[in-house]
Amino acid sequence: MLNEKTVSHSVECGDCPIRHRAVCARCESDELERLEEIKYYRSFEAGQTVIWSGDRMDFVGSVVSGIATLTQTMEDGRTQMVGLLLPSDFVGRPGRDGSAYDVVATTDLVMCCFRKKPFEAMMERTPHIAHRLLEMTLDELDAAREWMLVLGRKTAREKIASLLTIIARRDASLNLRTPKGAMVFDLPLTREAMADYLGLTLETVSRQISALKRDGVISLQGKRHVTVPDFSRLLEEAGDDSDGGLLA
Amino acid sequence: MLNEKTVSHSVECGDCPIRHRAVCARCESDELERLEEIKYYRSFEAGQTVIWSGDRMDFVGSVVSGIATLTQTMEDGRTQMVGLLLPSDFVGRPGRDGSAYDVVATTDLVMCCFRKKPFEAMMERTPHIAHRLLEMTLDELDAAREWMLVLGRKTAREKIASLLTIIARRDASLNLRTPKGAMVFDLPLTREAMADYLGLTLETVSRQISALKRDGVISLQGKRHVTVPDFSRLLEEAGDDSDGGLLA
DNA sequence: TCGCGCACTTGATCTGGGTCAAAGAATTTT
DNA sequence: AAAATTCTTTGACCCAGATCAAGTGCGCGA
Repeated sequence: MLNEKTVSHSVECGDCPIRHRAVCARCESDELERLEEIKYYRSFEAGQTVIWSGDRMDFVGSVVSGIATLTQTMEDGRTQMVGLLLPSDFVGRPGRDGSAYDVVATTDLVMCCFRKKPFEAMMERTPHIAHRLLEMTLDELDAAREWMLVLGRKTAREKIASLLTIIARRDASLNLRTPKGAMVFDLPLTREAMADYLGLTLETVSRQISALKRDGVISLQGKRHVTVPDFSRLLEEAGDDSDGGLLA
Repeated sequence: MLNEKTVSHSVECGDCPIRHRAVCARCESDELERLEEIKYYRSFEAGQTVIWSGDRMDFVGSVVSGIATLTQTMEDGRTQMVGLLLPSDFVGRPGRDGSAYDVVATTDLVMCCFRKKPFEAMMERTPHIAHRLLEMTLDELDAAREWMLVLGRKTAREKIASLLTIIARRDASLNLRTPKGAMVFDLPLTREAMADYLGLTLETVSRQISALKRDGVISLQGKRHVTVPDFSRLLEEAGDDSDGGLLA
């Protein structure tokens, strides 16, 4: 249900998710026109930094394709990923000047941006946009809090399983399902990036992935291509009984 | 007169923080009137549960006095606190039916509530409210992500120092400062609640507090009353160089 | 085709924080 | 005032995951 609302509709709408995510839900054509006028695209290569923490950020936008990460870094170099931006995710905080995090492209990345000033002006005139952004921000808040449970209380194995669960779900609608219902997807992150997301070291990530493979919870083709023969088994490993409405 | 965005203003406004936090910033008197009509108060005793995760939640509101916590619990009983609600903090998600978390009063608690339906109707009519809520939600999101760094990458000692930092800051305006600039405050949480917030056990919390005391970073009068002789020292211990603009 | 670099795996060892256990201190109940 | 309950501290030991250290395997440019 989440999927049909976002993905399929945004495809109908065109190639730019912001239309749907921020506006389309209840859009009128003149609003779309106005957004169209202040819209532009930016491309980044894998590994490139979109914006550094603390830098002035004069745009908001959303991911069209590729993957970006939000990370925080301590002075001594310890880093924690605080968000994973997949296609259609929104970036930027209306009403704030600077970025609170480093935003880095982990794959080649295309973003659809709006200069912040005109976007905010439009928000003033168009209440639907503020409502849509509020809804999206509440979603992100839920996700962040969910992740606090993962970081604070789950074991390394559960953390890995939780991450795989999220990745599998996030683009479930795009993924192939084998006849028997197995799920197949590619890991969009290096072991190190996974470690930064999970509050682990890359060695522990590697070991736990090996363990899940050994125990038949997943199988790997190459380093990144994952097959999950039984998704509910993976959910169990994640310590999470709910299936999020994905299975039915 | 109802246009200043300060703490003292919310006091001028009356005894109910929601006025300020959600509306007062740019309110007009008829909006206040309408809010007044759908407003009511609820009181809870220390330890009482305000609402269980998953339960239908037909109100939004804010804390007037006392402290509440948001927690998530796994089936096996592991719990993680995902939010700490202090006076003036907002609770509830416009547009959502159920609570995502257990909300528990850790002290005697008074909340100012609005039935959700009329509140949402008012949001539709009054764009300022949606803007204010968006701003507040973005603040909460920042806080949650900041906490992800604490949970994922900080040591037990740093975690304790980080929590003390937050508590000291949160009500800095209300706190006494001794002539020499020391900060004094009461811990509003048990050791167990602190552990749940920090992803630790209560034993580790106790040990690290003892260690900070031994090392002169803090001193305790009784179990709960804390004196911080040098706040920048505490910030250092938290692994956080910024002073958040508090010292000047 | 070689060799270099990067992402990943695996092993050996160490340690921070968890677990289990006992006992103080502060409050409330009887 | 004694007893019970709840919160906290402290000690002894253990283990999950970190750290340190080799390797493996694959892609890519020369």
